[in-house]
Amino acid sequence: MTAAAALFAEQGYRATTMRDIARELGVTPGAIYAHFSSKQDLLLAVYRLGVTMIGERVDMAVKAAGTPWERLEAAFRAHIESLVDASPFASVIVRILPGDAPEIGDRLIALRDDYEDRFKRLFDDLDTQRDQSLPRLLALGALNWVPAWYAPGGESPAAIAAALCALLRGGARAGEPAP
Amino acid sequence: MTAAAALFAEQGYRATTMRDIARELGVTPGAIYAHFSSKQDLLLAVYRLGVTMIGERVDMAVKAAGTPWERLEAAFRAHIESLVDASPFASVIVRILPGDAPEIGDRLIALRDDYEDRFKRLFDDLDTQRDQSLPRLLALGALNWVPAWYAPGGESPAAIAAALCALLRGGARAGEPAP
DNA sequence: AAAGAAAGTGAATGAACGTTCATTTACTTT
DNA sequence: AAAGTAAATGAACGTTCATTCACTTTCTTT
Repeated sequence: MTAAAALFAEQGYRATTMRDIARELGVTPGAIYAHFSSKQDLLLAVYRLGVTMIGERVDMAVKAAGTPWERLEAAFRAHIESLVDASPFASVIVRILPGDAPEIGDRLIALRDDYEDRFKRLFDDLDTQRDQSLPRLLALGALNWVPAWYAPGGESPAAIAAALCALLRGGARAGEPAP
Repeated sequence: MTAAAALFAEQGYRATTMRDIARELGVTPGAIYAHFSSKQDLLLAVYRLGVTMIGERVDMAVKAAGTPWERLEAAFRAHIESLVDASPFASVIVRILPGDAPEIGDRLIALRDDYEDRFKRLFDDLDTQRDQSLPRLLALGALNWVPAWYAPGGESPAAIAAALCALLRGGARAGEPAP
């Protein structure tokens, strides 16, 4: 599953062949079918594990943080770290679109919705009167696009999370003393 | 090219076959090769046209706007509209990743960089001292992720652009009178 | 009307795809 | 040691893929 996750995340679902995965493992393609009934089944298992892993990592980070804004920033940081660190499972969630495997698309959507519900709650806990669904969707988009430009030498996940949180709190004037 | 753009945007590059495109046009697959030397060549042409179209649309919107912040918001709105309206060319830019067609990946990256340079300039024109590269990357990510959750009945492109611009200007307190 | 170019056909190509299966290997349990 | 189970093999399957090509149709130019 690790090999499959890495290839799915790197090349996409359609571009990754069962032979690719088998070669990475040093086995024959047929061997995979002793563990997964189909390529879609393998993707579903990888996707499910990815959602579980990033979910637990975010939950743990949130639990360790104090105020609602700190909790949100911790969630951002954990989300980004999950996407850019060595473990490829979380990346699959962002890289594979439900339409890539139409027959299990509904289940992929449900899994991702389960994960993203966390952020709905985190935004609701902020003490702003305004409806937060648009900021939440924009923030999640900004987060999920990070792998497209992230470079190990550049801004750290913590710095990116802080910057996004600052935007939500105070816009371009972030860093100045809060009122 | 329109048929190819629609299918590339909807299903992705790998999942779209030359037969799909030919069927959509009511011709035989071989007929396409009278106009494009390969599938990659077709993608490149579609991508290039997509960049041109969204670029012109953004340029036009920017030109019609006044202050730097209004120009940025106009660019956001034009970008979103290009991604969600009926024309499928712009969507290709967001949907197809350079890794989908490795042999022309470099050229795809170059084309997208050319387009995104506009936003670099728009951010530079804002009268903030702070470095705007992180906000710019986050904002572009938020924009490019819009097609993942946009629904025709919901928030309009203009509303989404305004919300994102408000975040950059004033965070969660957006809508209150500016200082 | 003739000539030439452009566009499209229909059939074929080799390669690569997901998947299957009888058989063998390696390991665990008795 | 015997029996049973899980994992892996190696070869094949039917299908689909991008691409090619000799040939015909359609259009444009003279």
